[in-house]
Amino acid sequence: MIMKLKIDHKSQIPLYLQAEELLRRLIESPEYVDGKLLPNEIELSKILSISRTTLRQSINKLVYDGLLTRKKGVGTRVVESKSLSSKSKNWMSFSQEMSARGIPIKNFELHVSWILPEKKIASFLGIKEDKKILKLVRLRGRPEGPFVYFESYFHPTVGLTGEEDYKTPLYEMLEKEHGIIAMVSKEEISALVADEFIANKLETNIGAAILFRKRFVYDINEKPIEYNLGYYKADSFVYTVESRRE
Amino acid sequence: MIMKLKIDHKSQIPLYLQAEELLRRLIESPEYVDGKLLPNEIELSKILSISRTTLRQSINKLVYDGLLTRKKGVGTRVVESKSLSSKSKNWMSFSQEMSARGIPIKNFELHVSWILPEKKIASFLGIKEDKKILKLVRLRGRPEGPFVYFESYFHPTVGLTGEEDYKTPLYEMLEKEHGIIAMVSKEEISALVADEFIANKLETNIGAAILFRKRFVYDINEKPIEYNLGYYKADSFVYTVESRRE
DNA sequence: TTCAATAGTATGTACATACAAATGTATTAT
DNA sequence: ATAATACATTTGTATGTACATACTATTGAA
Repeated sequence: MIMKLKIDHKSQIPLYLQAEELLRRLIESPEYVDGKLLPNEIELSKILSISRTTLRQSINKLVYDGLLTRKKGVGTRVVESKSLSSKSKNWMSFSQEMSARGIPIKNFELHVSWILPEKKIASFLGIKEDKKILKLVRLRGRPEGPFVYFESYFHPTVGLTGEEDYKTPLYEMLEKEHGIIAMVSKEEISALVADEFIANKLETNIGAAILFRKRFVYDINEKPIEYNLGYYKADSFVYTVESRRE
Repeated sequence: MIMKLKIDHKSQIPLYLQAEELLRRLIESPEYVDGKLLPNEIELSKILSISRTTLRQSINKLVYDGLLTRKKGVGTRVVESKSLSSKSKNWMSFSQEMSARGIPIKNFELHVSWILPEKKIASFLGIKEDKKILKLVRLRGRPEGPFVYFESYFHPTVGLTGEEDYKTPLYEMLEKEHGIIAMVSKEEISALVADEFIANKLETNIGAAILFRKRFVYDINEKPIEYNLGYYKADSFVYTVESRRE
């Protein structure tokens, strides 16, 4: 319920951030799924007990993130989108991407192993093929079912033991626990059809459309640290890119 | 040359957008490549003859786009190592993309028609559904066979007659012939499997993996000018993205 | 010399206000 | 009935102001 939205003016957290969080939660709630109009800005600012200017700061962010659209003379409405999407700018880890959208993530599978790398992977990481590396497999998605299958391969210098907590955002953990700062991400996006293995993992049928993403991650010194493969159910995920001409 | 930065207070274009464009150009100039500090906001607002609040609107966007970083008590600086790949590099027409890869292009089909837009398209272009618009269909690829099928829908204000030469690079033609400057491109990339129609066009089999790209193109005033659908044979095309943190 | 307090500088947050522009609706005139 | 007009609503743009907070540089005392 809207009326319950409360902002703590004494909190250390800026009002516009509190408002942003509240709005994120609000538009996730069942009453706002169908592109419904929000209360107008003046009313909403009264409800939240903040100024319209401050409220607009919050809304701007949500518009930029693609959750809301505004129309002059009409109002602000929730974007009707069944699919998730990923912004190319300011890249984030998967869980950060999702939590930025207020989507709860469930891990269906999560296990690590030490393996001998394929030639391709060894080549990218710049190591020998007889050097064992850590492989991380994750099957993740929404509560109602998985929609992405990840395979990650890490460079030995990252220093992973396999004992880390892989439920936390990966790149945050790498930074905190191992001082590794993931800086550059190069991605190749393609399409393929699900084979038996992938169809089984993603709980879909063989021949279903899969958005396939290879991701090459480098640290602050442009040294390779991770080789990542992502198989996304195409009906649950859209990759978005925004660019402008010089 | 900061001092030359001039904003037209009588222009139709909002001050904050003018300022954003000026700053974009400014930070591209040689003097700002190395992470140099901009003038502080109060000075800069005086130079540009706009309020600090308005200036901050422009800077916010540039920060969000990853071109600038701000630090409390220090200042605003240009992001070092202008790696910002998606900013200026990513924006190309299909033929430019291909010629950059050294691939010769053949047009297998190319025809225009005037049609009533679907709801979705009319909504994006901001026109009524009973207004006829120009639809451009192109089937293109390598000499040995097509690998992409395009459908483009143009806003009436673009002024296309259907008599133009669509063999030349599209956005060049729009600029030269109609003074339309395509500025921003938002893309959604997904995967699907070929149905009979697409399989037939692309000379592949039903059920083949297709990389599907929706492209929304806007002019310099953020007005929509084109809605574009691209179906790529997945084994012939990979979409690459490069991004870096902060 | 060293360290802590202080002043200065620049961005961050927040509010009140005013008018412009787009949209939708109700009213009026033909 | 239909078209033109006026009006209300809502977001968009823009300014001025005030104080908070993070960082830097300087000053001064131990």
